[in-house]
Amino acid sequence: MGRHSCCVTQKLRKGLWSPEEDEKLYNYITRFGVGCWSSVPKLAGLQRCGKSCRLRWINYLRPDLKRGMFSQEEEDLIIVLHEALGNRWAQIAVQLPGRTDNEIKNFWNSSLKKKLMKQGIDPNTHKPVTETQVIKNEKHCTDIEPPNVIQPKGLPNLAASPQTEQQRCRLGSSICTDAGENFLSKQAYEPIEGELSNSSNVNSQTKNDMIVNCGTFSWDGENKLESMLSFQFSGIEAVERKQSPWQEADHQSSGEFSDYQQFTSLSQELSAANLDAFQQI
DNA sequence: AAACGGACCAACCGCTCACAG
DNA sequence: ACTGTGAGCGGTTGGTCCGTT
Repeated sequence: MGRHSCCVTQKLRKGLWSPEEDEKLYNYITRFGVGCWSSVPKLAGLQRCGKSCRLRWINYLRPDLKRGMFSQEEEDLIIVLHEALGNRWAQIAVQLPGRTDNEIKNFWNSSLKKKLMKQGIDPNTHKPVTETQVIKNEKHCTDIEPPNVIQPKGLPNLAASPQTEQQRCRLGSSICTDAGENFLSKQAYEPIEGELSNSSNVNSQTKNDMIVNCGTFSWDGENKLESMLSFQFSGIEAVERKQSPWQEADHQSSGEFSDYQQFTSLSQELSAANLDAFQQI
């Protein structure tokens, strides 16, 4: 399918989101929920395609996002999960509350990958580079070797699963094994009444909860950015990232801001829960 | 101070899957 | 069974920032 039909038929804005657009989208979703993404831009008064709105919400506006640098624990967890799951960023993100697949993917490509290579570890196989080369050569000879799935300690053996690759991929957080390991079956993350990504099915109660929890979007208020951006991961203070240019400039814009702190604390709780999973490894 | 290059990140593109009709 | 549409995902790109020369 590729490009959404809505993107073809209408003249829609592309590129970076303005504070006004963010505000519109945020206010709309916190008030009414998502429902159907394709109808969101129209109802929210945006000149964007639904896909773009969805992405903006998931990657940036969602109130339960953690933001800030990745902690050492998160970094380790990503490495372990990548070893087990490969480039299934969405699956990895499920295990890291408050982090988006895009964020993790970027972090992996820009930082972790290089870090591993520096340590002489092949980021694709998670094996020492020399060993990887040997395996590659062997593979080249036989060509019937099963996929090189590394089994991390404490994780279910995905390779041994009778499911197809696709099924495993799709199952994601529901993966279970006979061993009873619940690492991957653990739903570590349920932001705002059962995850807003499912909010196409958001019922009225959920919507009400969202309204109550989220309040009204606004870029005003002295502490808004601190509230939004500050977070802790298991007691470790994270150093804050830089703000977007418009975020910095937007301290003066109007509106109300409230309740981001609630989401921050929610993320913290979820982070703690998720750390249990990490400790099992 | 200007130019350059690498790093980072937000957003887009194109694909697959699920599901309704 | 087939088709159209929407959602979700991973790969890629382009813009911006920042350090170095």
